[in-house]
Amino acid sequence: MEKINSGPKRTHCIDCPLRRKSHFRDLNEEELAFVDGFKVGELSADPGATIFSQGTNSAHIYTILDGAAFRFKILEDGRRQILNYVFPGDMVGLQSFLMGEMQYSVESLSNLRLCVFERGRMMTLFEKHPSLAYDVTWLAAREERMLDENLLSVGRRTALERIAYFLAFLYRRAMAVGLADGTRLDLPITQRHVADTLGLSLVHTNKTLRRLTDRGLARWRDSSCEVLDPDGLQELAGWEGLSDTPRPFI
Amino acid sequence: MEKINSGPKRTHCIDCPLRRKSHFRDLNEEELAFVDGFKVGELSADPGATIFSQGTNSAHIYTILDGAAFRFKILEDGRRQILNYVFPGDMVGLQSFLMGEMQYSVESLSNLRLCVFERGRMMTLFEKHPSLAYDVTWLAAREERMLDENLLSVGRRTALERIAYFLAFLYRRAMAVGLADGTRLDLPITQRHVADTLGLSLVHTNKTLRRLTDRGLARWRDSSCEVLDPDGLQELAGWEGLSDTPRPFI
DNA sequence: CGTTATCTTGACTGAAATCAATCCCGGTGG
DNA sequence: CCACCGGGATTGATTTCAGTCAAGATAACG
Repeated sequence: MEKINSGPKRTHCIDCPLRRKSHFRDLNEEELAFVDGFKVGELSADPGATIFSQGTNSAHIYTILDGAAFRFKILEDGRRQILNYVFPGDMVGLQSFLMGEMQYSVESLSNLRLCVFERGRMMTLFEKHPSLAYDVTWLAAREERMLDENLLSVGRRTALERIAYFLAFLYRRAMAVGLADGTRLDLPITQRHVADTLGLSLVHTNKTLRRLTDRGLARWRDSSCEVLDPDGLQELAGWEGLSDTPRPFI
Repeated sequence: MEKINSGPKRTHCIDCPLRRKSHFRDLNEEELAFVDGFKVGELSADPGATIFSQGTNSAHIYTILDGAAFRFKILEDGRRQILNYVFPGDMVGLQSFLMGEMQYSVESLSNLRLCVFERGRMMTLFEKHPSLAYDVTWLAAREERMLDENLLSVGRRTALERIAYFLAFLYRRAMAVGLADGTRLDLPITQRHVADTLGLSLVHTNKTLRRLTDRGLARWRDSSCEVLDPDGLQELAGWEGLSDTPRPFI
């Protein structure tokens, strides 16, 4: 079922499809050349594959090229908390470079393609390319910002507000990287994922989702969801939305 | 009541009291000289003072020299979620440097002394001192790691486990920087803070705390708390604890 | 076709929220 | 000196939101 294929480097950074999206801030030629050398390969994974495992030490850092995945932690008895989602242009595994052991796991949601970087060469990036080091830090700060908002939701929003926030959040992020067209999220996400992201039970998630459907804000269709009124959802959740200034990626 | 005093630079980095603590990884002379020039002053604040305010743009970045504070977000109707605590050696405000507007607030818990850095000069740090840039990123990754664990607590642990986790967490951090002696936390923390950190109501926090007291794990005394059995609390929460390798600070 | 995963609903239970008093203690000012 | 006040901690009674249990419905799949 799960399958991970490590292949040779297929795409050169010059031809990186992400460069063409207006959502991203492009690199200059010199940076591009460095990153291209920094990249040691590509990895592709089927849905449900484990990319990183809590408690292990990885020699690699990844950037998502295509598809989506999620970061999560589990307690001994199996309770799972999804921490955040990773989309094209996002980096995962920085923690293992900086602090050794991973304290979370990553699993692919859809078919995934990743750029592979060697963690041992990361230090060179800091030494030779301050602008890229800055970008890495920027990405870390962005992750922190998303986690802050998530924590606010799980800690202080009601079930209805939480789901409203989360669907709007996913929709905005997916839109930005082309993983949603129109109202439909192009991700095989289940209600189990929603529940585990928001600290709710599956049943209660389902019932609360129905209330959103009744209000015409969102709808569930074959293992994916349709976000009919993102503004309405944000309003309901009291969420400001994401900044839409172009962001860096490596 | 609240008071913030901006004073001249008092302590030179050479004499920084944090350098002497084994918890921290010290800087070399060259780095020290740079940071000393980077520091533009010191700030002291009474308990309850607002250091940063959600929605504003700050020209400064701070490192805690002494005392403790906390980061939080509030919803329009006043619901508050405490995101994390900041202790000596921790940096706050990096987000404003990297991404503009602050999306959280910071309030002092005890008497606070902060080193003030100018955000405009941060870029120079990345350009001239890769090792310090690395440290900044390291601190960001550490914050992310703490937020991950917090999110797991709030989302998936029971009230009893949450409080056990949180008291052990605070105790370990306070111990590492000398803000706890023996069992007693040297911070004026209230049960309101605990409740707002863990997404619980004040009343339920109080009742759950009683259960911990009955088990002899912790105890509340005049606006502060005593952590009698940190290992027992960690065990109860199913928490691994914090890494105790020396950490950088700036 | 069974089989398995996901979604859906209803009935019941339970953990945590809310409401409402008290209590305690350290100011503060008459 | 002592009454008054306010912030925090406590406790009991009640309510409610969300969890658990249970049973189907639906649909993709080998």
